[in-house]
Amino acid sequence: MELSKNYIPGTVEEKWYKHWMVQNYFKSEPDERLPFTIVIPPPNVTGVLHMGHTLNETVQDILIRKARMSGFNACWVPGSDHASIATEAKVVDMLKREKGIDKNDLSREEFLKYAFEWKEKYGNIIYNQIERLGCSVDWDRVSFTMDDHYYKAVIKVFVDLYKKGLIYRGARMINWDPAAKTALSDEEVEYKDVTGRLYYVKYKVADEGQAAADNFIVIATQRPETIMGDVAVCANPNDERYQNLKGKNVIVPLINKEVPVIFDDYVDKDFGTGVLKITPAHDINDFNIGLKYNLPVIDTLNEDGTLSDAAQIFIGEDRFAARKKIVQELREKGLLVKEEEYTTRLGYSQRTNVVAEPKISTQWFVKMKDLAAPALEEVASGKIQIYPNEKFNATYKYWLENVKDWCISRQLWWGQQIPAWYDEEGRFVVAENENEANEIYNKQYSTTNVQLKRDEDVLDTWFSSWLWPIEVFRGITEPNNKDINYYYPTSVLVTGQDIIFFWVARMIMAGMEYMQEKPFSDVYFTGMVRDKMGRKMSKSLGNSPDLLTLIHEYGADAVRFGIMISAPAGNDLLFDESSLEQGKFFNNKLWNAMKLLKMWEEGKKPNGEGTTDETEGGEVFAINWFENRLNEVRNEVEILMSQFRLSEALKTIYSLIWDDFCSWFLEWIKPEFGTAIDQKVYDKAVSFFDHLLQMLHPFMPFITEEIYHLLKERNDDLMVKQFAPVQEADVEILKLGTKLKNIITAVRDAKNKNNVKPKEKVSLYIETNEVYSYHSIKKILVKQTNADHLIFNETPDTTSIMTVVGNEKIYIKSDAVIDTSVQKEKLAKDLKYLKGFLIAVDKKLSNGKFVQNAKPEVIELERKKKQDAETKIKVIEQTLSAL
RNA sequence: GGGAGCAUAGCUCAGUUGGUUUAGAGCAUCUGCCUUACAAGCAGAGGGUCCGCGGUUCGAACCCGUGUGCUCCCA
Repeated sequence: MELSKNYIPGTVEEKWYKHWMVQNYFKSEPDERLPFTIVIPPPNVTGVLHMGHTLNETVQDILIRKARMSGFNACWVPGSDHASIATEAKVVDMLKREKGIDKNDLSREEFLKYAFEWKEKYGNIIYNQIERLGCSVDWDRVSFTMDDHYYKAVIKVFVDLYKKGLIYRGARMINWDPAAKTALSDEEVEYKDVTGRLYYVKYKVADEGQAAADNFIVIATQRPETIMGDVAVCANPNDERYQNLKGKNVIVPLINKEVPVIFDDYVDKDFGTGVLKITPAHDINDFNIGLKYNLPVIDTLNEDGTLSDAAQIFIGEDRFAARKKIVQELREKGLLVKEEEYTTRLGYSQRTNVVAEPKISTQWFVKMKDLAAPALEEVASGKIQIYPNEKFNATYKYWLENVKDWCISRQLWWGQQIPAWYDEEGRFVVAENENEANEIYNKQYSTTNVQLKRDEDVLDTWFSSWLWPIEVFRGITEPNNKDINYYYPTSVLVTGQDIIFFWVARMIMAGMEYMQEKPFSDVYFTGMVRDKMGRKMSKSLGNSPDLLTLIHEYGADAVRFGIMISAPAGNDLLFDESSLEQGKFFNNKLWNAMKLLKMWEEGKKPNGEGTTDETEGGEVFAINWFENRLNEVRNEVEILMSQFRLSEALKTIYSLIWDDFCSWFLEWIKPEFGTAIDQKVYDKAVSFFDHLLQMLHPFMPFITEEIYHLLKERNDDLMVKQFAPVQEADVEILKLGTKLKNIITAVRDAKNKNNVKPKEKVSLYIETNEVYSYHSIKKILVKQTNADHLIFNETPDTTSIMTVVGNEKIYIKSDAVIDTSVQKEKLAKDLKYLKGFLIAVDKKLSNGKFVQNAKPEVIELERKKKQDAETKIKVIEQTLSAL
């Protein structure tokens, strides 16, 4: 077969993904093996996968493939999230832009039809991306948070929590999104520092007896447009300046309403003028003070953020437009004392990015305290391990200990409709369906034939996704079924740290409440993907590349390599396409190593004719060395992967393949030009390559499978080839290998520095006490340094290049003219280093306290260091004087 | 305002209960090579005040204190 010069990923990737699918390798059914389960964090059906998803999915695929090859029954459940508010906003926008349809002109059913069409389209785009990336998900288990059974599960859980008293309905101060016109949870509000203005406004004191004109107080406010909702002004009880106002009223400007002056410790004397206006409808602190002093609530805003009838003035104007007009009017009437710049934090809706409005509203809430306790315990006790641990344990604990009730109702259509039914008087019942609701209602209120109306609102999207690890196995709707009993709890959750509260903590709560068991054993947080300048990837910056474009350009394996090699565990990742290029080069390296072996295969010698005798060829040592090196690295990689240090594991494998296998091993066994390779040596090389491909497979599945099959005829596939147990490595052989490499490098360096061409033949004279140790490696040494003679413990008769490796002196005799100054320079440098080193060691050893206190093995080590250094210094000094 | 994390080569990061050398890797840089798998390559090399200061210890990149800078979370 004709092999291309370089690796071409496109067709190879498609071919193998199809093959794996046909073979049903991704499919998982409960059996006698141990399960290894991952549920995908379901991407929102709002758009396409970005680089953050790519990192997450790659990590999960690496873990799942590794488990599958290690004897586990690996199951990775794919799916997507309906993402209530985010998707509804997109659909509304799309309808307006593309079809000229206003949501208000549609019925609920009509709108949902469009929304499902949207979900179908974007869901499929996402699934296609997951496939192209090579993810080995079980496609028979695709789940969506609005699937019929899933919908039922959410309703069932709502009803159950309501019956347990953990869900209630009530009027509370919530965060309101005036653009989406819905309530939000506290977590859906993001705070940003902004520069605002502080307005100092005169409030006249209502004092009938005096000449009122000069008698006023000044109040500083950021939100003059809410003054119409003022119900009091408040000062600190210890503030001398305002003692005379006790029991008096002031007049709210523009609407001339009298409100009382009250006193409370809450007010900071030093902020602004020391007096606050109290506007309970539009500020949580004011609301609490209002409750304390039994003040009325006047909501001066409509749902869309315009001024309401209650405002009396500027009715129907947007809140920010009204602010400008009110400021203007205050100024004209001389009621504005001054304005100043002021830095404050404002809450923005996570989805629509408009300023969230604190609002008193009747909504549904989940009581969190009781649910939080067991979820806290699971992590605190270590039953759930979070990686990286030190960063997130504290955050998790703090949130759960201070958790507030969760507002779960949303004034939207896209989502699970709240299963509550109301009569005309506002009395309601909660039930799984309308029939049940009627029954309960009739029983509760002893009536019949009352027309009940279902709550129009839907549930927060996280109220469905917190059931994800349970309901993808139908654990809510069909408790104790075969799947949930086998796959739950799942093994590891891989997700972004930004949703630790939204999702991770709540999944643990739901797991403890409905399964009495944690939903996963490990949580692995990936960092955020940023561009190489450290900026977040975002649409507006245009710095987020398209996944399919990248796969097209570099191949899926290279994309996976590139993103993993630069993803240190738990840290943010600076995405740079050059790392994908590195991945592409790595593909090519693998490809060419394979080509080299195929070349040898054609001309190889039949078994027995070769020079595998230890005294003759270096092949025996090469094989022995690489076998042990392989074992050493396999052990390292096992440890790294169990600690989720995937980036380091990949680096380790990369270096084993590129440096140890390609640069050293293959060169050591490479037959002389025109000669054939021995069959046994060839077979060993192929077998090593198999192991390397297997180790690399979870990271780069396509090219490894392809090369595995090109190397020789197979009856199996690499994807499901099981790892053999790891063997211990022989340290002595590894040491000898290192020595060999050091000598080769030193000789090459010496030749390079003395302008001796690499190809030029030389004679090597080695001064050593350990001639025997060269027995197995001398053939390789000669070949790799282009030497034609190797002589021990003799001095060459002519001027030679000299170099020192360890405590062995090496003369390199060549025909080239030798400039000794270069060698002298290098040797002098080495000598300086060693002498400095020796001083440091001597200092330690001559320190009585060190000898007294340090562990014996440490002292022994220092003595050995001293001895080694002294020997080396002696050799270098001799060499220098000979020059 | 409260809390957490980080600071090591030009860049991105390792450095595993303080002692395997006077700190390692990849990328980038420099030098020499179109050598019969691979120039998307090969062979080499250079590059560090381990953020500053103080302390503990026989011994500190590592532990403690403090300052500075950056990032994130919460109010």
